[in-house]
Amino acid sequence: MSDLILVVDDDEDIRNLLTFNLQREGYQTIEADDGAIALELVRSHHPSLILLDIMLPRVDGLAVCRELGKDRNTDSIPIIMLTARGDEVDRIVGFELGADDYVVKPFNTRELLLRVKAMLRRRGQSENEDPLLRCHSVCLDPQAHKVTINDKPVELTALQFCLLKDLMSNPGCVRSREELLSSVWDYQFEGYDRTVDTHIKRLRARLGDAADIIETVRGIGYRCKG
Amino acid sequence: MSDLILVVDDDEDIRNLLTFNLQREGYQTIEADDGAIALELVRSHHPSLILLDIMLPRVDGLAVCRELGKDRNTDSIPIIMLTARGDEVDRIVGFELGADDYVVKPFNTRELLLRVKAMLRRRGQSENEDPLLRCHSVCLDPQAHKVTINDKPVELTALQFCLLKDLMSNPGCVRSREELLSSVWDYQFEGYDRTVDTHIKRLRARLGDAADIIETVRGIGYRCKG
DNA sequence: AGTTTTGTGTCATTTGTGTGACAGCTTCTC
DNA sequence: GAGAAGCTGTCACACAAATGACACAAAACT
Repeated sequence: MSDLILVVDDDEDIRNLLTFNLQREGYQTIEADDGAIALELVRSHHPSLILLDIMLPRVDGLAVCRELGKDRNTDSIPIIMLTARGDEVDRIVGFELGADDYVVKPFNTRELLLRVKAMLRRRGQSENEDPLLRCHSVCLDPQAHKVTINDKPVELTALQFCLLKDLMSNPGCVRSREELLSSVWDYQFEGYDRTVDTHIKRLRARLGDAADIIETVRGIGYRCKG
Repeated sequence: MSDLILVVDDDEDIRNLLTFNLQREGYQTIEADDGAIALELVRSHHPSLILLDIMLPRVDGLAVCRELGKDRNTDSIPIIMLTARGDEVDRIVGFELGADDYVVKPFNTRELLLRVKAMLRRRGQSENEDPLLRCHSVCLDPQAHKVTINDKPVELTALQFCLLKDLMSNPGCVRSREELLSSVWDYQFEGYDRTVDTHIKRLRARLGDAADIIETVRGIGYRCKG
């Protein structure tokens, strides 16, 4: 479902910083601390994107870049280079190498995350397509963060919205409480099953007459009508 | 929609570097590797800005500058000169030439981009044909940098204007604080979420009765009525 | 019946937002 | 220059809303 990102840097602190932030944004991550391992991991895991430091032991970042560019299986994987000095950049980017973007250290985390997001969206590999979701009289607009029933707006809290969006994104599919907890709530929320029930109740209350688009599947979970 | 920038340099690597960065910032680019071609392209494409190296084959940068300055169709196009040595600058800045700014090689990419941005903003030629943005009683004119409510002018600071423009450019869409920070503030600004709140407050205060076109989406961000 | 599962109401706690205050800056004015 | 005025980013506080946990009622299944 979510994108896998390979983080390559020999500095463990930087890897931790990056993976922490990426995971918080819902990405999966793998790590390498030198270029040779990076190449192996790319071939075995096919990440959706690579964050690549230039200065690496054994095989350096530029070489990794060049190597990946030669292989048809890997040449379309977007690479964001991490570089220590601004003037290194001038020699690197856009040239014979396959780097698609770069960020100069010390980088701003928010900027980096935005670039990652933008890159994945551009490649159309992200789940970032936001069509309107419809189910009977209910219509959910992810961009505007709005829900309407028969074109009449309904007020939902952020959590209710996410919950409904999850259900409507999987019409006809049963979603177990565990699945909902892990997808709607934070990645490591020590949740209590019944919390889901409570929110389903609140969501149904807000949906009023349209509450029946959410079906209870006894013993399993909940389902949005398909 | 976006500005077209002509990049003139005989060094292909530098052209690549510049076009890469400009495109990343959303500009369109065309390239020339000598002065004669540059002049042709200016006349055929009417770019919004020119990045011009001084040392060029055939017709050099200074001559291009002078040439463009003579023609009423081209004399208002801003030119940023790229120059290798500091002492060349003295001749440029004398300004019998039409150069509006200059950057010394090896230049810092971010600095150059900022100058480009600033120049286009100053000339008000940015975002060719910006339509008026309207939302209920509020009308925002990006070119004139003016906002009116029921045709009565409202004083906004630059930041408030940018913020409102961002919101009104995405009517009905929720903009998260992160998105606003990265789009309204500088990319590198290590912002603090609540700063956005403060500016929203100030913006609403200026908007008076029309403040309700900016909706708070709790837990998500802000949205301009669609 | 009994057992399991789900729905609902309540409540303490957490979280998010609006707001005023303030210091550091820049810009303007004299 | 000096001083005033305005803009900006940060913070602390108060208030309102949302959340998560729990108890108990209701429903579904055996």
